[in-house]
Amino acid sequence: MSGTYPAYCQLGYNVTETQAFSRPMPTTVTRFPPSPTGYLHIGGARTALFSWLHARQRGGRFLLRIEDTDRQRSTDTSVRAILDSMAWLELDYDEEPVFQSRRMDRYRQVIDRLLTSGWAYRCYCTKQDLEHMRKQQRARGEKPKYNGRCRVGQAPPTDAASVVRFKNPREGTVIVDDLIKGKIIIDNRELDDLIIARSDSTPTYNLTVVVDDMDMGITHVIRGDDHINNTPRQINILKALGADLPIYAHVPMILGEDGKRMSKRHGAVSVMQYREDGYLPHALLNYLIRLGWAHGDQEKFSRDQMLDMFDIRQVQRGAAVFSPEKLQWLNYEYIKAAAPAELLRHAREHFEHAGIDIEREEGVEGAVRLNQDRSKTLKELVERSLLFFRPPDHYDPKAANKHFTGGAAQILTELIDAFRDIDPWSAEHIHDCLHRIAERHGLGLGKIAQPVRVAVAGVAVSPPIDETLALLGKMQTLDRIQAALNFIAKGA
RNA sequence: GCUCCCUUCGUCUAGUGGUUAGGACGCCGGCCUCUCACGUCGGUAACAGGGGUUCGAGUCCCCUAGGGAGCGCCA
Repeated sequence: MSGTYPAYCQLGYNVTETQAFSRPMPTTVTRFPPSPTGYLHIGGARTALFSWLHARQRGGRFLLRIEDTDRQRSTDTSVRAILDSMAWLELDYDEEPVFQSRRMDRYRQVIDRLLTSGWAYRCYCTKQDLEHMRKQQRARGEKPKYNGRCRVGQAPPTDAASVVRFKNPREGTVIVDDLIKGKIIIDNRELDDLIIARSDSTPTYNLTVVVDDMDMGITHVIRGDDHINNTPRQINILKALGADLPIYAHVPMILGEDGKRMSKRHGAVSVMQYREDGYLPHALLNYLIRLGWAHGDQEKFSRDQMLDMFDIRQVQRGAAVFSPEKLQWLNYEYIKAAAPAELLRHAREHFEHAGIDIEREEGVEGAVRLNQDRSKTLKELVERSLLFFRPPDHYDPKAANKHFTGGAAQILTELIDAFRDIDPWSAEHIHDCLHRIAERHGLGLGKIAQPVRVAVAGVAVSPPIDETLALLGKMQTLDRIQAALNFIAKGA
């Protein structure tokens, strides 16, 4: 056992001892293996969702593996971000996450086994040798590959550094019957002897993946199709190890609007960014499942429906372009349909961010109810609700110009008197009162409602004026109208 | 360059040999209306191209073009 683990292993995630995985079972086992070099992005979230769904819908297990063999680039904040993102999306996994950095001994053991069984060999070629080799091959229009110079064991140069290469079969083909792409046939001659252990004896990606998938008893490997090229190599190693082959499903990538692979420059790509921007986790999940998969004309899926209807074999073979607009539409749909109390649970952090303590403020749920069908994000919901908790600190110049002019002052003055007599203070009574005054002046309701709206909200936008005032309360309403009157008088 | 993957409205997709090629997002327009929204009605727009097979092809086969990924002592 190696004694030094990266800091994040001590973060409290209770990493289990290596090789404590429960073994062969007829059940489905899938996994999600992010490498903690950044945040969980939406592409990763989608493959995680597909894997989760595939396991859960057949009563199987879904495991998480942190691929942190690159100690240079792996960070514990990334691990935390990934785990937090998974939790936010409610993609729960069985067993504690497996950290590859803790399994080095196991990888070395497998490499030794491959070496002694003749499936691997030491290669003494230097990086310069390889670079030269590749340059020449490229010049000849060939695919750069290791030429197998050290494959036939010659006397090793004394204490020269060496790597370990897997002895890939030189003939025959590897057939992958992919659940999404269909049958893929690769000629072994296209493959070369890949490095499985670096000169510092640490294992490389293709080796660790194979060992872990084998040890974890993974039955279905669901991953991005950028891994298709790795698959035949991994299968060959698996075979050399005598392991059962998993079933593969390579899901297409998510592209940005320019058709290029999704990246930071396409705007928000991290799951946490969507959380901060006011998206509901289920809305994101719903968007993601529909990206590359469909069930007839249905657009909205509950969790149970996802579990019930999703079929990995039906996912589209081609890449899909991410559409922020459609995501936002879905988010809006879910915000609109949510029960106010439930919505509040998700909006809490956004209210708090705006300095509003939803425990202490009254009327938060009422504000949510009035604004939920006009907010595309939780952030917008909070912004629109703010007026109920704070008087306007200024009047929008455009709105004031338009609605505080003409007879506005006169009307507002009348309104104060009329409102004083309203009892009980209800939307219905306010509504009637506004109509009476409008009629008295022979004006449309707009001429009355807008000045009031600007007076209480500071802007020309709010939920229906009667309900807005009702929720705001009589005192606040009168105070704010009076303040507006003072403002108008001062300006005149 | 080589290997692999992919190709229906701008975008996400339905389609499984016979359809006016459907839905959704977006966009445009009408209605509704106290603002913003909602809602509602309608509109816009696609089978990459070319050959076959077939009575009949978006659906099957081949080729071309275009796009993507990989070709590391990264994962």
